[in-house]
Amino acid sequence: MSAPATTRRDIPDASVARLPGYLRALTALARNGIPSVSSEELATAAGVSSTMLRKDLSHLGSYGVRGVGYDVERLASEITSALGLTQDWPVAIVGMGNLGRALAAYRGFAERGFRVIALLDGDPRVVGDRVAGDVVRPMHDLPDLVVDHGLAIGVIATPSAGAQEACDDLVEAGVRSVLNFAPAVLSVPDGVVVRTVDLSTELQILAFHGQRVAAPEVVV
Amino acid sequence: MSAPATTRRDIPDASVARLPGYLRALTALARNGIPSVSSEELATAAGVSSTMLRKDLSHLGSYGVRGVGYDVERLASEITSALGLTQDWPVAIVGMGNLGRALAAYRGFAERGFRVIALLDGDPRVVGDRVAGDVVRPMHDLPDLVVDHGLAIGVIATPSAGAQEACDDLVEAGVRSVLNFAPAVLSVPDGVVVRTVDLSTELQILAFHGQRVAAPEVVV
DNA sequence: ACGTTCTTGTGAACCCCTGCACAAAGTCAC
DNA sequence: GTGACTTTGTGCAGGGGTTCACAAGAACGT
Repeated sequence: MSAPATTRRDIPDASVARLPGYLRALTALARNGIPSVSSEELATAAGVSSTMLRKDLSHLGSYGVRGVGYDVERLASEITSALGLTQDWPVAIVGMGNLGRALAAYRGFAERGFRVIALLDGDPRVVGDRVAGDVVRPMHDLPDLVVDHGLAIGVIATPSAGAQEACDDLVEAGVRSVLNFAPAVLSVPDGVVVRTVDLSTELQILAFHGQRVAAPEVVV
Repeated sequence: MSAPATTRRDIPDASVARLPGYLRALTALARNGIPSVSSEELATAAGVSSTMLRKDLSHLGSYGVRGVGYDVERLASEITSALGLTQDWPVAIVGMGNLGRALAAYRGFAERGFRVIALLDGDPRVVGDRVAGDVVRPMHDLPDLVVDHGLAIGVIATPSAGAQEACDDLVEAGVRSVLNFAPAVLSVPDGVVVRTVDLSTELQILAFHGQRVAAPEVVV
């Protein structure tokens, strides 16, 4: 056996994906001044079963009290720590089209521990524009952003054609996490994590489920 | 046993979620005039393993030729049919904030078989505005949209607080599929399918993976 | 015509995840 | 202090999804 390392290494991916939901529910409870919550209540608020919630939380440790429930503040703090949100994460948004500008103006990021420190675009005609109060910067600013501001997460909001190039620029500058909104498969070296969110894909999945219940005769 | 119904009922959810990716890759191949493709090539283009691709396609039927590969046009057509995209799906976007306006201006939907037929908002001060060439309509227009235009999919781009109400309006009007961008858990009756895409959740998952490899010392 | 080569389709093993059932542990009432 | 009650934490079984290994089938060269 090697070093024990940190204690929270082996959380299943499926659990990790649900933790943000629990954190959101806990934050809402805390805002309403509720000090304690049972697994049943919290599970309902997060849209999962209570068994699954308890199993997920058990991966973090034993922070509940049997017969009572969970301390809201404490549990929120533990999940925050497990997700690595004890400090803000600097984020850069690449691509100032419609979606990029909407993301730049979105205020929800700051509330969840993310700080948009730069807006970039590969098109020289867009560089220098003002978007949501910030000046759009050129792609070659990326290395400095990583070194000087600890930039760690890149959001790709470019058209599909420019996504791989934007991704390469991010990776080369040292960014290790990428959130991709372009409908494209990005290839990255080992150690870089990419999550792709594609609006059309989501709609197509809904279409599949929709056709199963919809009446077959739809007039065009 | 009841009626045999359609033949494509039992496709695993995990497979359905990957079909749009295959379709996207096939469309790109067709645009380049490539008539045939092997499972290995297509899998690489879609970012999955060739075994998984073949297993997924086997749920649709046997449309490949051993020793040769798949006919690009034919396979694209079969997937299009399986997903229920042989005709356009009318979509309505609810909530004309930053994100809603960006979605309204996005042209990618039309290319993938979706037609935005209405933009709506619950705020009377926004109703009547022009967004991307369309006039924003009030929520009580929903029932007519369902009856007259076959509206089937609703996209919720409202703030978190108004999401459940917007969802209730959609469901009451007869919409059976909802794509939710608000960071909220929506409760719907049986038969209604909801998919939630939350940007902050995606970033938080990235943060978790990022902290595992990042150097612990990050200067604030 | 036949063997070689290539690629698909699929049975089977494996692994992860979810749900069930229950023991462990704490609180409250008296 | 004791018993009843509540709720967590978890071993175990069941199911679904992914990967492995290989048989089935089609084209091509000789």
